Amino acid sequence: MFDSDFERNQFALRQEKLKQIEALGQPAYPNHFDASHTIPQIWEQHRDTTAEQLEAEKPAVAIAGRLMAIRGQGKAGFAHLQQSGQRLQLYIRKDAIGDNAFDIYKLLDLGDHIGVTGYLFRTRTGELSVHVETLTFLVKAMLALPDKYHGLEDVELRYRRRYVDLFMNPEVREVFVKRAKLLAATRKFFDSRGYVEVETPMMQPIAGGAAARPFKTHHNALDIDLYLRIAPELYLKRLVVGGLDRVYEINRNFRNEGISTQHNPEFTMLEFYQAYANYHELMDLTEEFIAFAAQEVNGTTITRFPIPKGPRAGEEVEVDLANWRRFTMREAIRHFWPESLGKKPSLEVLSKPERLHEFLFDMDHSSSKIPSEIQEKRERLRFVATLAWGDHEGRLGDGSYGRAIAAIFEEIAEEHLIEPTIIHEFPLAVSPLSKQKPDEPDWVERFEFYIGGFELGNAFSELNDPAEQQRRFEMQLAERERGDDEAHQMDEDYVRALGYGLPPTGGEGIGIDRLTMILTGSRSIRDVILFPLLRPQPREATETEPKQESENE
RNA sequence: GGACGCGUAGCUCAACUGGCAGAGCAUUCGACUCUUAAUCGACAGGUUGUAGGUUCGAUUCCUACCGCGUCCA
Repeated sequence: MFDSDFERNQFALRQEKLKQIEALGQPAYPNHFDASHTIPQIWEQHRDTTAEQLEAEKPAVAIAGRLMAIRGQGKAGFAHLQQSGQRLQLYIRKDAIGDNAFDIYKLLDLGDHIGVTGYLFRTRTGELSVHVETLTFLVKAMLALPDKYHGLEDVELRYRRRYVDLFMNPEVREVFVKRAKLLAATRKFFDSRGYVEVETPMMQPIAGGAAARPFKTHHNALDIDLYLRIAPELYLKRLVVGGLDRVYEINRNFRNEGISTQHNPEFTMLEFYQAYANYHELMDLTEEFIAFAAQEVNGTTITRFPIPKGPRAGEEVEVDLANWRRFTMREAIRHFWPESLGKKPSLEVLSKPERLHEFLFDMDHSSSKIPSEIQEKRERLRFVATLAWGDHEGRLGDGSYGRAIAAIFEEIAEEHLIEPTIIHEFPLAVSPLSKQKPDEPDWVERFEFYIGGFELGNAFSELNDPAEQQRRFEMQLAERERGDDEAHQMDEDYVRALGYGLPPTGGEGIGIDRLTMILTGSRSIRDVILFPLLRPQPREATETEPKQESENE
């Protein structure tokens, strides 16, 4: 508990103060205070009430909160009481509250909770304040608050001790209030459209529905290994088979992968499925939902945020979440193809494996005078493409050039997708759960949407042909055999569910943390997660604990 | 996983080219009945992330490790 002897001594000192408070007739840990108002309510009602009005009415109030500032003045003093992130000034005079209460007042420390009664007035400087008449001690802060001016700035400490961060930094509180508003807005949006909110297993015998490594756990009574889910997808579609035509779930997914400003191992995902809808309808619904959410959370669809990654990382941008553009993946590659790379690939080139392969390896035959950074860019492009192709020699793989297309898209286009953008038509090879396009079987009815240069959502017309699903799972198993431990696992029961008939269905997942980042202007996903995953701090031995017995080797 | 950066008092930060580890806030004591980063006076608070190395001497230079951050994968 203690960081130092300093803190230990302070704790002891404050326990002594608690005893003195009890000696003065107030309990050290009371369990109740009758407040007439919250501090935000007082501000709401009296923000504009004049000093004269207050002087005439002397509105009686009883409020409680945490002491965030104390300014002594001898036999009087000012203090700021904070509740729900808002502060109200108290004016405490010995002649108004009496000797006993004033003695208690002098035993107060920053961070203590108190309740007061009194009446509202304005000070000479015009600040709305409570002229205190009674003072009730509520609880003592046994540890010192951070610097009252700078607050708690150390990023690591802010995450580890979020409870301190929350009361010291009002903007942090605001982020999480907005996050709650986003969740409420999401439920409002989907409930009003006839969706049923459901909860599906987070512990699953087969972690399916996404390409990711799962966390493993164990159930003792059943003696089986279970996985923390990487997506609710396959369960939600089982529900659509069961006749819940419109379902949504908001809950945590867990992916056993790296941590970054856009990734936390546990994150909150919204997934929704709508029977008899396809991905085109979901595109419209997505645009509507994001604009609605922004309006509910911020009162406007305009939002400002720092770009989380890419060459412009950190740059503050302003976008309108009601203003969308759409490209197919192939169009996006062409649209964002840098001039410096020379002639852009035609749609036909992007649609045929042999032509794409040819294109990539012919790129620099034109000139020997090409600047090195462009050569590098081309090399890089070839590298990501061939890597995806599964062949470093640059030979054509087994037809999964779709992976190469997806890699080229990420390399060329993703960083430009700052404005809200929908990218549709994905390669089959990277989409094992999506329905094929009727006219182009190598491509599927899928889209992702991007804001700020990173992906926020993923949607598709759901594959509902059980035989084809079986085949796709088998393809994934083959990938797994080749060493891709993120490839999807076979889920026989899911295939069986499809066997009973999944109606034509559109489904979508939206990253709630990432959307919160965009709506609150947060730079890191850790700023929108109350307790982001950090490595535990090593326990330091303290003299109060018995020393660990040395182990016998 | 890689590159770069950071780690000094409870909090926020200094410390020149390697030369006695400092300030503000908070704490403690004292003064003060309209202050607001209140003010004034006094006291106290440190294994400079950890372990090693170089050196007469290391917060400073080197190595490893730990933690965090940013970018990249």
